[in-house]
Amino acid sequence: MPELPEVETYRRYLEETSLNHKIVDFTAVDPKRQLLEPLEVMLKELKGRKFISTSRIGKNLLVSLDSGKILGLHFGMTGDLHYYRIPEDAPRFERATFYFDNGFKLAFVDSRKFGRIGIWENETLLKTAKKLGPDALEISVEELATGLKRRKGPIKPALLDQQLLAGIGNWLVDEILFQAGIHPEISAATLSDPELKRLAEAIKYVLETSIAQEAIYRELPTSFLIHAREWDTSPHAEKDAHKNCPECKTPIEKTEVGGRATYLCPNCQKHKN
DNA sequence: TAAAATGTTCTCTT
DNA sequence: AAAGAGAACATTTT
Repeated sequence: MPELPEVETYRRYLEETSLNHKIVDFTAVDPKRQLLEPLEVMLKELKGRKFISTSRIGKNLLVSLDSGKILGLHFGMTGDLHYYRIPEDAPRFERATFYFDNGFKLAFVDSRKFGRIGIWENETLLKTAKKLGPDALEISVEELATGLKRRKGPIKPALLDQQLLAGIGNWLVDEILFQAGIHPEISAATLSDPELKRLAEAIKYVLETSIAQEAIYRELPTSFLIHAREWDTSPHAEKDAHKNCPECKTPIEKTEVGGRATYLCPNCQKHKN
């Protein structure tokens, strides 16, 4: 789930629930794997502190502590947050827990354990250490164009490179390329100016629309390609309802680009080269 | 049951 | 130095 819109939604959730409570304890079920510092260090930095504000760079949620340091949360492929008090409300796959002095807990939920939690001196150090490019919602067309011109390979893996721009993942990259009418395997360096402009607009449009829906992709407009993804297999979903292009009704193609599952409309996203 | 999965990072090669 | 390919990581779901 966690591409930029999910992480932005988690950021807002954390902001609504977890600011300004004193942290009384912190636990992790697999600290060696998921904590970037030893558990004792994490405890020393967290205990007695409060979260006072939040920000986000790409898929990273940054939480400022009243000590001035930054708690960095990355959600891997399956991360989520859940704020609760009574044990009956505990989520499945709770991997780390922040305990507050009001009796509530903030759970870091992550079935696959690819998520990571760390402490940083400041935002800049986190950004540098993680080699993050500009956030996908803030990058300018010029920066995007410059970054893409240095690339040799196809556009899709370039857009997934968090060092070039941060926040796009494997689901939304397909949506962005579809909305821009660009084939995922077109060489990144050879995009024309109009294509670059359409791409930059599609990045903003897809991310902002997804954030507005709180990253619930089922509720995105029917003009989106994403409904062709496997997740749309709820019991009430019409069988094969979304397997055709919302624009031209051509069957959606599933292939592999850069080692990742890729959905595209072969008619709307022509592969010239 | 085997396969596939929203992400990153490390190693090896070019 | 930098970019790309491929594997590895751990676990759940279909």
